[in-house]
Amino acid sequence: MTQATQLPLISTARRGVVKRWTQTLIPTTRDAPSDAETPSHIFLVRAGYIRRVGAGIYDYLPLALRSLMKIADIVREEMEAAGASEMLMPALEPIELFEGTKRNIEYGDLLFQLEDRHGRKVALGPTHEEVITELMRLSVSSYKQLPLNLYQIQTKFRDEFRPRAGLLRCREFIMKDAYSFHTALDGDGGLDDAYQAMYRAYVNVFTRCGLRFTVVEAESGPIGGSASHEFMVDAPTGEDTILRCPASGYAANVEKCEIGPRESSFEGDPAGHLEEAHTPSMPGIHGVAEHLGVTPAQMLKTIVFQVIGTGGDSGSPPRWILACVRGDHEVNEGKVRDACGEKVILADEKLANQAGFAIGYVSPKIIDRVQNTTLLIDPDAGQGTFAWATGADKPDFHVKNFNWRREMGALLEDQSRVRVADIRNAEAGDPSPKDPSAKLEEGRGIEVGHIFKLGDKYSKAMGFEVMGENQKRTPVIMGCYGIGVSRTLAASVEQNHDDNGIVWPAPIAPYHAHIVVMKPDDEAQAKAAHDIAERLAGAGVDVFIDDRAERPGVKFKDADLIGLPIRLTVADKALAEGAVEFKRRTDEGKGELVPLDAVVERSVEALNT
RNA sequence: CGGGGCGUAGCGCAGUUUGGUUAGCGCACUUGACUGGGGGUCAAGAGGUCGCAGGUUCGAAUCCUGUCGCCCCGACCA
Repeated sequence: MTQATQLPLISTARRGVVKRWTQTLIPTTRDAPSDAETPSHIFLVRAGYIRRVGAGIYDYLPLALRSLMKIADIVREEMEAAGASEMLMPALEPIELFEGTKRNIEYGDLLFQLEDRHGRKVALGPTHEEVITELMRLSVSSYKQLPLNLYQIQTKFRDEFRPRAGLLRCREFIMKDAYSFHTALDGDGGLDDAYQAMYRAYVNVFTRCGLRFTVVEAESGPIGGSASHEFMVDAPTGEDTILRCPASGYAANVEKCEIGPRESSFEGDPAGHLEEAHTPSMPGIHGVAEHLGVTPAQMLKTIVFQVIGTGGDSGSPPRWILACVRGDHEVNEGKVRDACGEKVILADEKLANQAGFAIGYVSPKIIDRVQNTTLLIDPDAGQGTFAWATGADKPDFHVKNFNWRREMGALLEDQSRVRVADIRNAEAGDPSPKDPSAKLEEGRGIEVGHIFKLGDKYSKAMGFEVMGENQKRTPVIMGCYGIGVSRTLAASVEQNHDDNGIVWPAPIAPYHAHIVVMKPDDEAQAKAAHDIAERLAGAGVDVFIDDRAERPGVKFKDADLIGLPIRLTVADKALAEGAVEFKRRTDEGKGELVPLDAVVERSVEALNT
């Protein structure tokens, strides 16, 4: 991991702004709306940053916009420093563009679609691979014009099934998306260069935002492509599970995380006779385990997958992949796919039943009876000394004392039909793939950035080639890089808050200093507040003055809620001593008295540490 | 898409089961007085087509039908 660019957290070269509460709209509330559950949702609404307009649709009020702008500015600086150029594409995209790459189908209902007055179908852009590839195809024709990296910061639309958690998952959100174009994977100007540059830029962005984050290896998802990393803001309320190796620094998304070497042997004496047990209407592991008096970890769970493109209308007979894991583990579809080298989907229950699988009651043994079936066994399930409970391959029955060697015999040696492979989700305590002596640790995160190597998926689908040095047309290789700007705002709150409200990292706080004027009508106090504000602004500090005629308690509560890094209280007693109260948002109590002429220095110092 | 739930003042809610005066409470809002360092006190006010449309009834927030919107859990998900 590279170091962030060494910049002060705030620039002393620029003049800060001064804003008064009475000049702007900050509707703070005592109660959060009843649907708000996560801290960022509750506090952003209560502190007057956002208001809900519809499901997954929000107003960004003045405070929120200032933070968004600060995040966007940091993103811009790092993108430009990494050699990317900003542009802006339309939010409306003709549906034909998506049809060309079949992404209207891949995205499905996630794609916002509408029809114009002429009956033409249009989509509200969820990303812009198609638009930019089309632009590039029409305007770039030589390898000499590459590499290029173009980005935009723009509102995106996704018709989420279930928008939730305020800004964390909404249907309209602000995103930075960048696309790079190359004629080679590696070497000078190759995709790898740009990918590394983006990786570094992203590390810089989130470091400069003042966030604690983890970079994880990730599945590339429906957007396609090969390598991919996710940037996760560490927060216990995050939706994503990530695993870390404390020894090597390796980290990965749960979908992707490999598991270190594990011992597996089918040899071992049976513990008893294979015993059938009646387990009516109990396809689930937990119910069965309870009924049989065993724990899920003592059971074998066998999931039936079908190889895509076999069976059904394809003309060829269906081929099946069985994935056998310990009952308390979760099968990982991506790993199953990699282990068998075929694209698979969870088998259709009806078809699988017809083929002879008693879905819900399947045992590994069934491969002897159903044609075209391959069995993948996770090492933790492939233990011969263990008396397993598993399905009986007929509805409503399970068996106890399943012994691999006794039940399966020589079948286990048939490499074409049985294989041991890592096919389950990693979890805390599993051996690290990078250092088998270390155990993986689990954490939660919020995905705020994602970089992909797209390869030629879009350029190929859309016929984007350029003339190469060798006088031949060569396909263009692409990368794509996203940052959820509005989500970063929410993730920051998710990570940085206490019981009283938001605790902004200085670089993305809407303002740096919050001046509470105890009696705004008092001339001396008003003047002192104004003077301090002007001097702070001169030093590059963004200042917010609470000049409302409110009671002190209300003002302090609101200040905590809004969460600016520094609070300066202008009141009679301190002022009589030529001082104001200085308090960091993270400090307890009233704060310390700081002489008026030392306030600027003290504030700048606090903001930069 | 499966399961559960909610639409009553800006926000949070009661009232709906068992139809019956003028639809109520807290916060917020307005005015005045007091108060003045962690969401004050008192007084007086303003604010509602009870989501929408139909129906039943002498009478509907309440019952019926339809419809729209929203939320939670799950599934799904750059």
